[in-house]
Amino acid sequence: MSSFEGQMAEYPTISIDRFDRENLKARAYFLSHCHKDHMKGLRAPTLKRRLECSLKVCLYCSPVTKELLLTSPKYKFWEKRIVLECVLSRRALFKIVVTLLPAGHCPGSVMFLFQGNNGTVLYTGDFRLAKGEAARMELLHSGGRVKDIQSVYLDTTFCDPRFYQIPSRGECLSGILELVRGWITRSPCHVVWLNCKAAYGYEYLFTNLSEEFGIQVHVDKLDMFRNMPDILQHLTTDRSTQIHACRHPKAEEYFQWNRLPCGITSKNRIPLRTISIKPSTMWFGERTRKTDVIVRTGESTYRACFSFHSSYSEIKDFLSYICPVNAYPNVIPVGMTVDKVIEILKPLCRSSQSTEPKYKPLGKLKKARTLDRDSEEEDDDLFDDPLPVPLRHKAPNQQTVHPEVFSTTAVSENEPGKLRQSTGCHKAESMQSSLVANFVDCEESNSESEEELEIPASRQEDLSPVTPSQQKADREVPQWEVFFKRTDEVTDESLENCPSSTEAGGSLSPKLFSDSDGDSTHISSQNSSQSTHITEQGSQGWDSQSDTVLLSPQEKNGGDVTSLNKTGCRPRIKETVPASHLEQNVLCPKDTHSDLKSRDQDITVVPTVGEPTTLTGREHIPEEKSLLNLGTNADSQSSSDFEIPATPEAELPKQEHLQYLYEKLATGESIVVEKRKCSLLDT
DNA sequence: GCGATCAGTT
DNA sequence: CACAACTGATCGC
Repeated sequence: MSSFEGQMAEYPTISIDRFDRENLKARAYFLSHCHKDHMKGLRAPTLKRRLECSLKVCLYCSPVTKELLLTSPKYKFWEKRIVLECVLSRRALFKIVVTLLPAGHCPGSVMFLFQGNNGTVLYTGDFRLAKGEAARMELLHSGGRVKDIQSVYLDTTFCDPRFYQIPSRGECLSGILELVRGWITRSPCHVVWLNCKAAYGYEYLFTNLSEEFGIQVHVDKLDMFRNMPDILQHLTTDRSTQIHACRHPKAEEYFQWNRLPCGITSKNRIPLRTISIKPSTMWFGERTRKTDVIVRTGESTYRACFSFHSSYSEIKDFLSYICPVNAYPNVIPVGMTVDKVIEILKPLCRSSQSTEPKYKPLGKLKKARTLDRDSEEEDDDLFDDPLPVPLRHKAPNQQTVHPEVFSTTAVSENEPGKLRQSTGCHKAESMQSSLVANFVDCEESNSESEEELEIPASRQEDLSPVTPSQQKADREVPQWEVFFKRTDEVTDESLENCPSSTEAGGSLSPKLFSDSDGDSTHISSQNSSQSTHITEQGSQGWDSQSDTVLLSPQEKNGGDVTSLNKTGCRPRIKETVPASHLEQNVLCPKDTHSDLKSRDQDITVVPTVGEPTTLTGREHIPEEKSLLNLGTNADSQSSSDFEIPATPEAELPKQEHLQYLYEKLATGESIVVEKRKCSLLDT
């Protein structure tokens, strides 16, 4: 469970995944994915009120997250305040470019990469990325190497040697596919119940099962996927299917009596034969034994390995590749302490590999790192990698994008795009489709607050200069294809770059024998293709099957990859994403905010109008150009210069005063802050 | 009555 | 195991 408080030391005026307490003062909000524990305070009356008073405050998230969030009436009030791409900026001098990177955690999940005056910072949200995947993310690179990242706020859920390895998604998926295949092919009355928690994240499992067997999965609700056809087509509310993922408070009890959560017990008057599969995280310690990806836990109950989070070794691979100066854990695993986690992370950070003593323990993330402002005043410098980062080149195959291309936004792999991808299949993950946005510089803001007041609500739909189709896409069906371009086939090279796949059969891979719990049974299969199959008889007979169903992670993954590819989902993408696939989304800020106070931390959020889809054509825009490529959306994006203070005593700055402030800002001069006027903005 | 918190359950 | 959610009890506004 994330214990991240919502703010990052470098950019304290924005809040991520937390919307209560101190975060109520944030200038901009970010939501990495739609799990409740990352939405604390998001629907609280206090925040709602703040939103009503501060028209510039917006929420930034991926298109899928927006879609999922707005499905609930409780969050409808956010509708007009959600921005899908972004550049937070405060005029040309202070801007924060935010890049969304696929997180592989659940549909719509993303990591946020902030690049601005206080350094480049990565907030991972919850993530699951296989080894080598960071190296394949174009947007994490610049000039052929990984960006110089100051700090990483990391999902350390399994950052404990105890969770050394967790079978890959592909391994887990193929284990489940075989288990299901062995059951449902027996007769139309043999059904499986996927005992999933009511969270987003299992979609890729559903879509793959549906794809593989041509059977839709029964779920209680599918309204949230109404605009995600690639997921929707694999789900149904018709109970007469052999694969169920429906739920009920007394589901387990029902199951005991051969009754599914949705209530059905028979088909054509023939009693159903059911087995339950409970996705659970199973891991392999560094030197301990492994378990199988499928473990039988009872007569007709199984546990299947499934993890939304990276394992210890995946976290280490990711962090060591990024090699930030600082790494802060977002989660303290049970039984661990902050210090212990930091001890693990520290050696993977730059400070331990260079002489720069930059590591800061987790704690008050108060001080922004000091920057040499002069060096960052130039826009051009802002996005460069001024500090030589250990030369770690990204995986060769990925080089599709020109280094100079400035892409800002990528979509998460999970974004339901094409079915499989959307669900978080590997494919999508590894690939990166990125959105290249145009960078609009925020020159002057229009200071007409009246006018601006209307912007938040109408901006995206009415004022946007975006093409109609774009707007339409935005409002209606997300154009997932745009976000997910799949890469091509897996290549040998890619394998090289993909330790995880190659190592699957190596030392890290679990042994196939199962020594798991005494009563559990497992079938070890050498490769997915032949893996297990369930014995014919005893469907209900626990004994009869006990020696049949063990699926273990495949040592060889040839089969694994193959089967996944077949379903369209999980190929390792080694490949690169053609530059053409990058989209740029940038936003343009037209507005300026007047936070006079701490300029380093001041941030103005400017929502962008542009629809990602429209931007696809501009793939190779050099950064420089993209920065200048403003005009188009500027008008529609203008936002107010001020927010309406939430605090009663706050007053609106006068026009003349603003003018003065703008001039100061433009020249980089320091400004004497009059706190009274920006109390809300102070941090 | 609603929301936040916490303990317990799955 | 841990996750993400849900339920119920309690407390406060």
